[in-house]
Amino acid sequence: MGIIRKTQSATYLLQEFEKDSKAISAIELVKRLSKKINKTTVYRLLNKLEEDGILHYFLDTKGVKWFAKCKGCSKSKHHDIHPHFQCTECGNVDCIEVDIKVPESPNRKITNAHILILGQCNLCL
Amino acid sequence: MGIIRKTQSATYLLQEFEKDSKAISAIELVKRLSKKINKTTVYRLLNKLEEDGILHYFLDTKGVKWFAKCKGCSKSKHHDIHPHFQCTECGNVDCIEVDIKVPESPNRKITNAHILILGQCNLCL
DNA sequence: TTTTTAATGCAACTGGGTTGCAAATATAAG
DNA sequence: CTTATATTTGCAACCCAGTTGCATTAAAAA
Repeated sequence: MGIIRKTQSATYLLQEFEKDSKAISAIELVKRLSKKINKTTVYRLLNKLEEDGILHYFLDTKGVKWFAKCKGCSKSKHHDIHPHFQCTECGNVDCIEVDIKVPESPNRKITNAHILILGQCNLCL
Repeated sequence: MGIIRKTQSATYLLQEFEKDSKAISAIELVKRLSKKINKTTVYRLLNKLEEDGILHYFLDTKGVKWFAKCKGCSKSKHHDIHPHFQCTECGNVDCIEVDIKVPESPNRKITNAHILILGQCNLCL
């Protein structure tokens, strides 16, 4: 489980990400786990897991945080610069396993990119 | 000035975007105009100008709203799907006038994309 | 075990952004 | 120009996702 201790809370939280490999919003996680884990703890765990390279996060169009499991990230560096897709109807979010080409730009050093693609998912079409 | 009335507040607000053509965060605008316009009014004007196709907005890595002038947008449709660049050192944001190719995806209908590119700007390199 | 260290819960807080409503201002009508 | 109508504005109070301080509890080390 990496750097964090294997506490009950951490186990419960990670279980949610085992169920299916979709992204889950912090709000949703707080709700789902409200009987087992305090809201503050959920947020603290999410942040720690992100720092440790277990989860990655991104913001949706409303500035709400979503988390998903990382693939091949380490504590020192996140490699998840893939885009995320959010359905404008149901709100569900998926990771899109595609490398996107970020345009080079003169006089700038580009280090990262956040790409949120919007549209309708297969269920809402 | 489009659909909104040409009130003093709207004039002051739009003046800020005339100065230079960079993006400005809502927070910054509220600060700059605090002696002339109430915070609530600033937010209401920004939202209205966005709806009317005068400004477009996007969120930075912290979920904060930034606004910039539109080019060629109308009330019915925003055409600004260009990426935005934010310097991770000074926080400044620019519009990048490049068309980005969003990957097609089977079983999805893609309608929009939010692309935030991160790195160091020419002043911070 | 006992000691040390990190994680947890609670309550209160932060801050960007919004809402309701009465007062003020802009535009339209006369 | 004056009055009537519609839109904006300011204020205070609110919303809510996320954070912080601190005393308590649970995990790992000794």
